[in-house]
Amino acid sequence: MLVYKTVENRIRKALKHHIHERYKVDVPIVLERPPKLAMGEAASPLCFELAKQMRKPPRALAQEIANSLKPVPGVARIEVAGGGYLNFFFDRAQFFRAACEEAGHESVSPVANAPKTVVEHTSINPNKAAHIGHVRNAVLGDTFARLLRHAGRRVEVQNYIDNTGVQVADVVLGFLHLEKKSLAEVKTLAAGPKFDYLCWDLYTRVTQWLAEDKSRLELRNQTLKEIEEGHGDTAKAGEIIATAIVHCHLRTLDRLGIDFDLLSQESEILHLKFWDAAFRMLKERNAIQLATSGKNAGCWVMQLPSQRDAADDESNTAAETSEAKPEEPPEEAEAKIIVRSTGTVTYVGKDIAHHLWKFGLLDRDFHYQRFHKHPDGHEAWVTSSDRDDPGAPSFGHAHDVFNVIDSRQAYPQQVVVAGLRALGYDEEADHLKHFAYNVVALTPRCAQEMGYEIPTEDAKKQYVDVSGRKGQGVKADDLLDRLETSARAEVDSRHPESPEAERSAIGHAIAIGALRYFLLRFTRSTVIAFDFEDALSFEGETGPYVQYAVVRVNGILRKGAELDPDIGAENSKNIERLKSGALDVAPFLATPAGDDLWDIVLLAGSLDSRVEFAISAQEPAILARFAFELAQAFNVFYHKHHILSEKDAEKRAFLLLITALVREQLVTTLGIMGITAPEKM
RNA sequence: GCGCCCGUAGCUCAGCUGGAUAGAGCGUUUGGCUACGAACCAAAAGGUCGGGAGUUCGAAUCCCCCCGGGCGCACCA
Repeated sequence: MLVYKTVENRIRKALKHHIHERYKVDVPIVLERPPKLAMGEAASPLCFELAKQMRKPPRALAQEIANSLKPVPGVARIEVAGGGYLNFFFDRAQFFRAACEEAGHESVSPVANAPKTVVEHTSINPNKAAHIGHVRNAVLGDTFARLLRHAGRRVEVQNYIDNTGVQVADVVLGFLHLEKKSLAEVKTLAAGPKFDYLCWDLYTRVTQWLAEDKSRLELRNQTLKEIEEGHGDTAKAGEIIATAIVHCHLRTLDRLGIDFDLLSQESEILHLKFWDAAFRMLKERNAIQLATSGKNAGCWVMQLPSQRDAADDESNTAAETSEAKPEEPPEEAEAKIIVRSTGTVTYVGKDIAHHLWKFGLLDRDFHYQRFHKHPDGHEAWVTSSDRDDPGAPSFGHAHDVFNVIDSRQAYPQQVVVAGLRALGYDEEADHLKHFAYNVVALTPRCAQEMGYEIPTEDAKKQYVDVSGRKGQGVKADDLLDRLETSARAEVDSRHPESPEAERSAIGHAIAIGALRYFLLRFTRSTVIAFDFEDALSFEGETGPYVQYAVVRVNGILRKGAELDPDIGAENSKNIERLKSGALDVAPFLATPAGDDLWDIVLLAGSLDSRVEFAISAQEPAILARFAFELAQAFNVFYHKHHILSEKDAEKRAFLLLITALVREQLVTTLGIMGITAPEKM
């Protein structure tokens, strides 16, 4: 779908070429949306900049350009406005025709060996139930992956499972030592319902239990070591627990329509000795050094470029080679420990190895097994240390990597990038992006509602943090249940005659629409202060508002078919008439009477540019906003124009075409956000 | 101490690489269901864009300094 963007690009090209030819200078080709429709569909203030270089008044320059610029296809006329704006007025009928022809054409699927983009998201510690913060991560990552796929990119979605970490060890400790369960009992519990909820509570108790007696930390370290080494009952318990929890998480995420291609597990990174390979590379290329003195003595450390060096990176790349390097030991403040003096590798070290694998730079690979079948039939694979299931696709070998990780982990993410760079992989370092987002907190009111004790000074704050260790937080499944219950109640009252299965499906679609939209409407850097009242809302700027617009379109078309069974055929015939020119919509779009219709047509044709913007800004909220704007425009249109009773046959045909176009764009947009639009609601 | 993020209407948030009169939703007040579904629409009220200085033809946006909040800176992950 390339409508608005197509015209915009043509204008850009024409302006660039023209100014270069005529004035022999280059100015940035800035194009923006004018504040009002009466000022056209695209505008450029570039004459202000050009005026400086040419020493001529901007308005005169604008006039010159407007008069001499060769006609741009899709642009009807150019006007000069204000102190020197160039305003471009689109050919409305042509734009509409293009939009209708393009709408609904699926985005081109990428060729098999196109550069691959890996998106890693979710990555929940497999030791307890998923909460609202995890869902924000998953929804952001899933939506971004869908955005990339929509734009024709080849995408692989990975979910990193830290199944050998402290958090898993704590729960193992809880079952085996605090609860004195046998391995068989753990196995039975893990197979039971709501195992993730059980662990949620146990984890809290273990945290408490460890705090009561510090000597128990020794037991925890022992447990962790056994899990890492992968032998014995402790390791077996860890594997059973982590795997069962991952299945719980996937079931929760399946409710939200979130799929994965690969679950990459830390246990395999350990067992297949990815780190050994990475360690060798790091040492060979002198990316890390063994500290011989100071507080880091005995550790392998990586020197990080200081903030100043990073800022001046480009200007002194030449200078640094000429400098006599005295080979002094890295300054402690800027040294990051990669290997401890005990010889064990830190988390960042493992992450560097993991990312070398992601980019296909490591001389070894995982084995792969089938793990989970998503409801849509898509199969998620898991890494394995010894056995391959047949039919595994090729994983990794990424050209670009996006890691959806909360912004508190910005520093370790930078270290990984620095590691790649230190190894000489500058290109890969440039292609590794931390897709950072802020946390989900609770409003003080919500925290109190959930029964958490909050200090009095926190009660005045906008939001309060929750602690997983204390068992605080809104569990994803609980929230989804509440949303579904609430949506179901509304559906039941509106459609008591509909069969149970249908009402249930609609309630589900609305619940997901509400939640995914709620999490997407905030920009990534915003801390979401969660409150049930806001999240459970179905009115105003919400997912159900957008879904409702689609339902209204469906209602119109359904009603239309009752009155006139041929309406569907008529619509497709009208598209043909539009293409051939037999249906002339120009009079209906003419200014000023047709401005309100043009308004919605223009917006509907802007999906392409919004998608591109959302990708380049790495900001799914841009798409959410677009969905709301288009739905809102449709509601206005709906109230102003009664479609089915329109007497003028040509205009009725036109209104129906707009309606179909808007539905197509709304359904596509919602689809990218992972939201479905039910037939009725 | 150093680094990153945030401060915009009563509340929750948009505002893209500087651009034309700072926008939405919620809440409040008022009006609209005998025309395609009112989970909607229309209208009103509501803002010294945290403060100050600077760059610019032009600043909510960029630079600097303050004030106020959040988060990082482990031989944790």
